[in-house]
Amino acid sequence: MDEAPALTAKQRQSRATQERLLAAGFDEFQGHGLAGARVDRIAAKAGANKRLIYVYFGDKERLFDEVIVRNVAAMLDTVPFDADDLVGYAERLMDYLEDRPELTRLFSWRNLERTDVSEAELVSYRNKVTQIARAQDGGRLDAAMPAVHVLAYVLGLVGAWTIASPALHQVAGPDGLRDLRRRSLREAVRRLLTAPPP
Amino acid sequence: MDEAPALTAKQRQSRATQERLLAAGFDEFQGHGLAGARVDRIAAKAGANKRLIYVYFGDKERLFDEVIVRNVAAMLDTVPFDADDLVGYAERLMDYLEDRPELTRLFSWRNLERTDVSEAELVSYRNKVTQIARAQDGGRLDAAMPAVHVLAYVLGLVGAWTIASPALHQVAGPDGLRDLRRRSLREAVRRLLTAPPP
DNA sequence: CCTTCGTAGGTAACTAGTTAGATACCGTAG
DNA sequence: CTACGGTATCTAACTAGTTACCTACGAAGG
Repeated sequence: MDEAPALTAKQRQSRATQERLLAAGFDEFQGHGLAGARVDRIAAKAGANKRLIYVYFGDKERLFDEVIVRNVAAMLDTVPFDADDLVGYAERLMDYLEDRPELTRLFSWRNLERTDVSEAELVSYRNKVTQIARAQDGGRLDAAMPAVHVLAYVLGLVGAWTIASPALHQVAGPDGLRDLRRRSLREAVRRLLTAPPP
Repeated sequence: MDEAPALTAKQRQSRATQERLLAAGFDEFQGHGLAGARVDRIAAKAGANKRLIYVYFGDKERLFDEVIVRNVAAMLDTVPFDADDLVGYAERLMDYLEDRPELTRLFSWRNLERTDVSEAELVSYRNKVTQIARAQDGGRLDAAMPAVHVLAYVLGLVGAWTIASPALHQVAGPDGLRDLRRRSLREAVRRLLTAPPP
């Protein structure tokens, strides 16, 4: 997997600086978005010179894109999709996102500020839909609605709390505790996928 | 209902200017958010002088807040909540939001850029939760999960498509057509509220 | 009536402070 | 001794908010 890592000390330092810039960029972008982010703050947080952002990434926008790509990839790697266990998938995804509230913020900014769609993301969604459709065809999954809809609504349920207005969280109070939310999410997804009695 | 409308020509003109600024603000804010919005653009779109934003609203931020308040109020007025017909409520809300895609964008920006919670919004949510709890107590609504969760997940299903990544919409293709989505949403909410067979 | 004049509504131009990105230069590993 | 990684500093373009000024509506006195 790893390439021959014949790195000089200088190269290693350079990579480390890039990583610090990416981490600082994540921090800044999740907090302020692309338009609100300040290049100087990113450099300061990274303990690096502003100039290096332009050397390594081109400009602010491309740094943003790189931050997104990395975080999407990490999420896809860590939370495996399983059309035959959508309840479990939903639960794992919820846990992943709730452990990283800043990640949801970052993705929200991206949806608002960068409209273009990456090929990788398209492929990822298409795969999921195909797997769901296959499970439906095989009779292992309820087929009351198109596969894309199943995916959309499962993701809608997962995101329900993270996109909910802060006001709703405040109203939820102790009912908003994580394991209670997780139980309800499991039940909600289960119901979504089960034909109720007529 | 209407106050004595003894308005001079000047006053009427002033009101009209304020309305134009609010409309232009909506347009600018839904597109660029608070940080990305440009006061000069808002004034230009409104065909008004920049100065008037400061005269009438104080500053950019307070204009933003005013735009939010108005649009939240309009939505709450137009889409009545009914704990005994959550399927219908979900459908009406989805239609309202899908007729106004910019509105969802505006609300997303607000959730990201303005963390404070208005009292009016809290009251609105509390009322809804109370109504749901009452329907549960009266046996008219499934009580498998706390009332707040019911509300959160219904709203999650409604928002599923509007918050979905553009990539998912692209994958959906013709399956993403409105009336098909509406049918699926009705079914999804119905299932959420119906205990499935064991 | 009609003329005066205060003032609400509006405008143009400016300012102080940021901001993304560029230039020119330095130090040290290799 | 040179090229790569890094730094300090500059700058041109913007941007939110201000200052100073204008215009004409409409009320009030004659």
